[in-house]
Amino acid sequence: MFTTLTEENYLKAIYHISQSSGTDVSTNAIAKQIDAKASSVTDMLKKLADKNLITYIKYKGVNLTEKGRQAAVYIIRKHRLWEVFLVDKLNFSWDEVHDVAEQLEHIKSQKLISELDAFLDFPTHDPHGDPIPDENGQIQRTNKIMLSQAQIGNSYTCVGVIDSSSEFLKYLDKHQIGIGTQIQVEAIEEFDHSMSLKINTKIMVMSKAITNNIYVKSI
Amino acid sequence: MFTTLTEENYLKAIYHISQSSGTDVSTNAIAKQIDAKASSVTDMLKKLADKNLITYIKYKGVNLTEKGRQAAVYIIRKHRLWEVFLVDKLNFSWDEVHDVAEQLEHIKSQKLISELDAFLDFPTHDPHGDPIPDENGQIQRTNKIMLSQAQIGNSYTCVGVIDSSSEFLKYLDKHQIGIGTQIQVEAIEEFDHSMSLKINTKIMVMSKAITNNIYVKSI
DNA sequence: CTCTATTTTTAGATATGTCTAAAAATAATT
DNA sequence: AATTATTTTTAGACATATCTAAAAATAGAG
Ligand SMILES: [Mn+2]
Ligand SMILES: [Mn+2]
Ligand SMILES: [Mn+2]
Ligand SMILES: [Mn+2]
Repeated sequence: MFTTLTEENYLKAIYHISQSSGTDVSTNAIAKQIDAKASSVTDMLKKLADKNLITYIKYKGVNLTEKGRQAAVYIIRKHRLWEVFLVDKLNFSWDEVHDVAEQLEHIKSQKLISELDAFLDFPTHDPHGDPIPDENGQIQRTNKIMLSQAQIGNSYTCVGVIDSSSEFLKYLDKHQIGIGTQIQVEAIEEFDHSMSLKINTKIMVMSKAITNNIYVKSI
Repeated sequence: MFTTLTEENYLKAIYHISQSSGTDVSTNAIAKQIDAKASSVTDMLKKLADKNLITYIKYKGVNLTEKGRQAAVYIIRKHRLWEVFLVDKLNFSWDEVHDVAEQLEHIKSQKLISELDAFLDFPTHDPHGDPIPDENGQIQRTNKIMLSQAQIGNSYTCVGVIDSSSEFLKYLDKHQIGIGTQIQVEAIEEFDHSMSLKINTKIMVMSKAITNNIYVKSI
């Protein structure tokens, strides 16, 4: 069935919130994500429930149906493929792609996406290290951890970011940190959990606000 | 100033109609092109006039302002660049691109279009032979004629089509006619203006309905 | 030049998606 | 358990873009 751009943005928001929270998704949480008022969200939830994209019980929060999950994941697939296109082919940097991908993800054409996927050589991850769902909506989960959870003495590779705002990504660029960068934990300050890290042969200190937003994998 | 997707489609329609008619653009002509009722068009014309994108005098038809023309031409530039992308990079055939380009033309990002232009190696024409406006809104005009205007005995190259519907383009594909195909006029039937043409060493007959929709250039 | 046909505009209605303000339900405190 | 605070929903309004039906203006015929 046909979904509008607005409905798609709600589905995606619900998907992302339920991924990070695990529980039922609240009206207020959606309102915050979408940047709309709770009353507007309630209206939309009724519409999505009518279309069998979510299960909605008044005052109890919502969950995606299988149909809704498929729809949400397909939008995310499109978003991330376009981000790869922008970075790999059109010289965008990873902090410039989000807003454009936010528009491109709503373009409707099966062939466009399958051809784009092939043209990009079937990428598995977007420029921020997020996995790209396959054409069946399956998502490759890797055993990454937050840098803040890393152990002293161990070595890691940066495999992703949580905050993909332009500000944060520019901070990483400034310190020459990107997907694939090697990070070794030299010390952890007990008081504020800031970390001394060896990155590109230099030692630098990162606050927990930073290390909470970087995904790494043990080498 | 900000233009909505709907406003952009109206601007493009007005541009195309005024190109082919030369005169003021009527409400009914727009209604037909947009596939909407005349009353809806009138509503939109007021809105476009308020935004100084058209000059509108009740009952007298409309014309694009310079600002409106720039906006229309930029949409057309985007449309045609995306068509080139779809054919050159994503294996679309020339009869499959229009509907997708119709959506992609509304994506808002200066950088996206300038980078796409460079990525495609600054194409001058789209897959249907239509010129791509440059970043300043200038359009390269070539001295092409309709095949129906061609002279007996002369040789031509196909440089474009007027009707770019899937049906017509598939007809051309079937007879192996495309941009660049050589066409020699063997005879013209007085009665119905059908033409005998030598194409790819074979002789074929085309009705005026066909020859009116093919642009050619003298060799 | 007058009457008719066509085109265009207005008036009023509908659908989507949003908002504010008020009411209802749920959660948290004392 | 009762009261207060927060969350969620409803009610009513507004903006965009569309429609049908009716009125007004223009164009065309005789
Ligand atoms: Mn993104
Ligand atoms: Mn991303
Ligand atoms: Mn369009
Ligand atoms: Mn075209």
